[in-house]
Amino acid sequence: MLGKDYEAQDCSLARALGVVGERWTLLIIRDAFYGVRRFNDFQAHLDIPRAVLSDRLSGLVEAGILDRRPDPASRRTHVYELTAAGRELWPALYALLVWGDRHRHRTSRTYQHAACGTPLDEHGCCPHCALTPGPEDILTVPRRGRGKARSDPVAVALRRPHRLLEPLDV
Amino acid sequence: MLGKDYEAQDCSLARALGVVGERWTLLIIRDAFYGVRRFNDFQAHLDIPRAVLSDRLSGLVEAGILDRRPDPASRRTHVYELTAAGRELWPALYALLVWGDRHRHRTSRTYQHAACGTPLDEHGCCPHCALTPGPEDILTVPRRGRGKARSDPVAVALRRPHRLLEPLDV
DNA sequence: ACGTCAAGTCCAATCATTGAACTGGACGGT
DNA sequence: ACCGTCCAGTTCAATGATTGGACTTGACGT
Repeated sequence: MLGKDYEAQDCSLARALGVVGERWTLLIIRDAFYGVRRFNDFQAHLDIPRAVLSDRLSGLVEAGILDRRPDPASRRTHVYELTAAGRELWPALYALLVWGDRHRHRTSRTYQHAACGTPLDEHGCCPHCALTPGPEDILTVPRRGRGKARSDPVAVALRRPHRLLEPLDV
Repeated sequence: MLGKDYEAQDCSLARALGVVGERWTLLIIRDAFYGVRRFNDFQAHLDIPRAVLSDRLSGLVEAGILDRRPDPASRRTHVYELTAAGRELWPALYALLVWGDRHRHRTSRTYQHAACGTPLDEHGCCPHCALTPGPEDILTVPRRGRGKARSDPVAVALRRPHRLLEPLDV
């Protein structure tokens, strides 16, 4: 995806960025963790040109990070879902998110251990249970108060607490 | 750095990527952790066009991730060094590196707790001492064996074990 | 005064991204 | 069977970013 310069390096960071380091890609993956699964939902939530979204999604499928299948519920839609390899990107995503939260812009949502409701610490660890839940055990809940409110269906669905990886109903 | 689309979002991940998500940027930061400090050393190690490197370095300085000062040792060079905010990117970098190592390409180097020499686990934690060392306490050591050997001075200096953040002598 | 070196800048060619309009298959209603 | 709609793209011209190479500027060192 990112050309030879990245792939040529004998460095696993460069290789990771070769797949995940293009513009938009990590935001698409974030949305996939939020439970977004359809082309039009990614498009509306990210405000990304359709051509780029199409390109990125097929790149991610080819890289084994997303899986594309026909939607069992309707034969005219497809769903994109994180593969096991994709789900293992959670720690990297969370670490960037924590950094952004501290150094750029306080997020409007928290991430809590679904089992006990305790907010995760900066390592993604639940201080109450002393374990590091995987994304499937994390609940993301919007902070109440000042939200400059996007109005696309995904943003609306995310106004209530939501367990990561669980399909959003939009 | 990455335009309005990223900055506009009320999401700390998007904001982080706004600063750190451009092409080359995370590799520059990786090199800064390795102890690279001079323009020409970044350039030679990354094979990046000088114009782009110049652009990225000033962006990172402006974003408060790198600090640019005259080299105390010579009045014709400058050094770029990670600020405290920059050093806090280590967990995110390490998480991506671990993912790349597992899913893309086994790295040619390990990361060990400098105090005891134990390789860090996937969370960046030292299993022997049961703590998570900061980058200043991490030793990176090249795996021996098949290395397709770059020959620039930085790559050569990194052929021996090196403590992160410590200036490389190139 | 001369050549060298570090750290850039400048430029034309190439490549990627954008936004808007278009396509084509699948429904759903009548 | 026909019509309008919706999803998931593709196509295209305009704009913006990246590239590699040549050029510039300000210190040195001799």
